[in-house]
Amino acid sequence: MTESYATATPAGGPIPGPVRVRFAPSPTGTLHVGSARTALYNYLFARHLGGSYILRVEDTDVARSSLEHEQSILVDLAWLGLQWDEGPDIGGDHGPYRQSERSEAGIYRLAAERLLNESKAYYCFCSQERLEQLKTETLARGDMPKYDRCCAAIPPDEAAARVAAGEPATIRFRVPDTAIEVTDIIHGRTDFSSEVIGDFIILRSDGGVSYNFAVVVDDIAMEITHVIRGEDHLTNAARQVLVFQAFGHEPPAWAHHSLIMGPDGGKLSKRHGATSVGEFRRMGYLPSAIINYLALLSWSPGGEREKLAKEEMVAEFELQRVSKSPAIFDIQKLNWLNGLHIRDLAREEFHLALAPFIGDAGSGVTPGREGAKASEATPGRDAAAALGVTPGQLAVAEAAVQTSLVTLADANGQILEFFTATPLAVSVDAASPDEESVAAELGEEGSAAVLEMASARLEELPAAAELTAGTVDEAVDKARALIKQWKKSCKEADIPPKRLFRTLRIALTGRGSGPELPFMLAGLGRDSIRERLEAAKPYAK
RNA sequence: GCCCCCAUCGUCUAGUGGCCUAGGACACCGCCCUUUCACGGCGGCGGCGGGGAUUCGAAUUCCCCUGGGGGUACCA
Repeated sequence: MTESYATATPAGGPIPGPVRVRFAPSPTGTLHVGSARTALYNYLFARHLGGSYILRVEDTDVARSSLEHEQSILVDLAWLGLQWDEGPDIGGDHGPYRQSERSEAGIYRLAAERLLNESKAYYCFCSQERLEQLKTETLARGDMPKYDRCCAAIPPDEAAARVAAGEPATIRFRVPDTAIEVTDIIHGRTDFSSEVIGDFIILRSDGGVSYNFAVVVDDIAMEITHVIRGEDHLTNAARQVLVFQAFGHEPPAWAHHSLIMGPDGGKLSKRHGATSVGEFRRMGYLPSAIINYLALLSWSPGGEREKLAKEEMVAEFELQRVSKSPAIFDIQKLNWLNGLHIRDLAREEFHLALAPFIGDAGSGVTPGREGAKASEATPGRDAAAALGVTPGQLAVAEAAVQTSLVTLADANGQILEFFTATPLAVSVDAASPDEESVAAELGEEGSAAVLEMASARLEELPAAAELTAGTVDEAVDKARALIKQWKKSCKEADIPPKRLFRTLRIALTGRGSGPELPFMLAGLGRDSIRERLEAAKPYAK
């Protein structure tokens, strides 16, 4: 009921047919989180209304565009789960979906000629030097730079003759003297005067189409009903409304969302840290967390929920609930959400998501949250083998760290430590101040008794070879039960529970902190535990 | 310079004239749980940029200022 915009033009007239939106990236770089958010809003809007979400590649800037960039953008988009209904790779009824191909097909040339014939456009023979000078002069005078219509009055016959003779020319749009109204779903109505808009170029002298023209021609051809994009395009909308009118076509409904800023309030850029989706992927962020976070930057669902799955966002997304003000990218909140999404993963999903980050991918390094080297993943490698443990052991370690991760990349260090934490004997000899104080704790009264007690019942724990991914819970439960019994025995022997836990942890790992003890006991394996316990005995009291 | 947009805790936001001594979340700080860390629970800190106007009553409407952002290309 609040979705009347779906079936109505800004003016109130009905838009025939279903909702069609497009995400139109320019393949001049990798997918930026800001663009990803635009894609996300388009996706959510279309899915919410059962419409179509189209991917159109705006590669008319030949010098800066590349197929490699296009590829990586498609990969990142798909990785985020924002699958499109029509696009350059899968086709559709309104193709081609690459502007370079549309240009080759003569689509823009033809459209420009139509305007030429109707006198809504004209050839311009001004040199770039003259244009440059004109701009400088206008700026010096304190006015808005704007083409002076030097060539607007050239008779069409004469112009055509000059073009035929080979004189380089651009085609300019003849901006009518009129008030322009842009009605935006997010912003409401904005008025522009065509006075501030100069006759802009629609076809370059090299035959290439320019942005403001290509967009309109394509949006008409592709039957786009809603244009959802960044606010940096708001003033472009004024120009584009004019072109729509020149073609006698009703403009689509507009929705210009705010831009993402860096922590210092400036436009989000590399100096603020990671900005591309690919970087976040390599740092160990989950796609579900990224789109959740991106959606929340500007949009909020009705209630007070923060963690949302894609399906929930689709069900509730509404453009009128998108905020008008710019949003600052806050990595802390992304971190928080990423942790929540990681904890939501089923064991198997988690294992799969983790694979590229375990073993070789980061061996030797424990990437910190901040300065994480965006190490390239090596998914082909078998993670357990790389660590020298059984798949079952790895499964236990994964289960142990799942609740404490911020990013997937953090797992490598934690899992590595799970298996390779320096046992006490070595630790004491190394005697770094930190380890020394931990080792000293082993001298506490009762530790010897604890070690004896533990050694005596190790058979109740699974051996490393017996563990499988499917028996993780079983193994951990066994360890829990055993600990419970040890606890009981300690009580009888008048040994405080704390002594039990501390002694075992230190004997097993040489550290004062780490994963929960039941997981350590289950994952390390019977033999390894026995060895470490024995090694600790000489130091216990 | 000119045009356009925006303005609630440090950050993301709820809030569309009285329900607001402004709600939630991240971060931060305490406490609890706990062998540690994390998770979880409880509590705290903290905000309507400034000035006018309309109104019985304004975070909510209007104007001005200030601040921030965007645009001003033969880039998109």
